[in-house]
Amino acid sequence: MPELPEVETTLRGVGPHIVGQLIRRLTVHNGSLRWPVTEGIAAITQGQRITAIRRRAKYLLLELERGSMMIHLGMSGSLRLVDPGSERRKHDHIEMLMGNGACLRYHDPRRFGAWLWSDNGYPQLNHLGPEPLTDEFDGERLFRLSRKRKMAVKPFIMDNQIVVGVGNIYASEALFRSGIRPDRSAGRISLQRYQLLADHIKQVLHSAITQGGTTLRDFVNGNGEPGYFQQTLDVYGRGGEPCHSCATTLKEIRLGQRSSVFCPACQR
DNA sequence: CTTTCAGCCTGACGGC
DNA sequence: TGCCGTCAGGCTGAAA
Repeated sequence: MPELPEVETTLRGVGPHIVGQLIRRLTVHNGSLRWPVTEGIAAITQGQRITAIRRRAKYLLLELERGSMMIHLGMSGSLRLVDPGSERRKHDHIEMLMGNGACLRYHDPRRFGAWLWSDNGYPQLNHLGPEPLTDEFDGERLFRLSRKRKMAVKPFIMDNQIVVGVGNIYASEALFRSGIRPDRSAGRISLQRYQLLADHIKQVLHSAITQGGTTLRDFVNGNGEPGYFQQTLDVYGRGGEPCHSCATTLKEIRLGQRSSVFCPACQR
């Protein structure tokens, strides 16, 4: 499941191979993604140059001479540079052949992702909170926006209006490192603890991106997974197993329709 | 306003 | 062995 570090790793992996290149041909094999991908996108983008690639939250933005394409990997999406002659795999829904011969393929079994073109901005980006790795995001912001809110802290930090890019994995891990129970009411957490939490969110995302950097070569003619999968997870996916810190059995609950694992001894 | 929840979709997995 | 039910989850949009 692509979290922010995988999106960032994807950007760094494919960016150098497509920025500055002409789009020779874009082909939609299956446009049934979150929003329908129409054939029109091929005609609009063909012959245009990609001038830049950037990321906002978990969205990738390919800037074109006219407009831009916005890509989201959803739950199961990935972008890979492949040999143009190579056979398409099942669930390779979109491919883009570049002027330099590079071929970018979008693969997404669950089709929760998106691939849009617009020259007029994207409503999805309108009400997003700050990027987690900038100074705009800190414990003070978490404290201020959480006052009088009864929602549990885990769904609170996963709310994209509060801060973007904190998915289930890293929300769980950051709360463990901070010693905060995921079901604690967001409005009843002190400024001091929020400062600790914000620091751990930054730390866990930053280290995952760094580890992702070790496998960037896999984005070219490779099948490797981004490096953050190598990261040791303390709680995510470990319900019923012993805590890495105190060996207490980790507890699994559901918060906002998402599984949440925590240590009942270390997290309060 | 805040909060909750169904729905989108396929693959993996467990039970029989 | 294969069938069936359940689960996983980011995000949207509607309901409470």
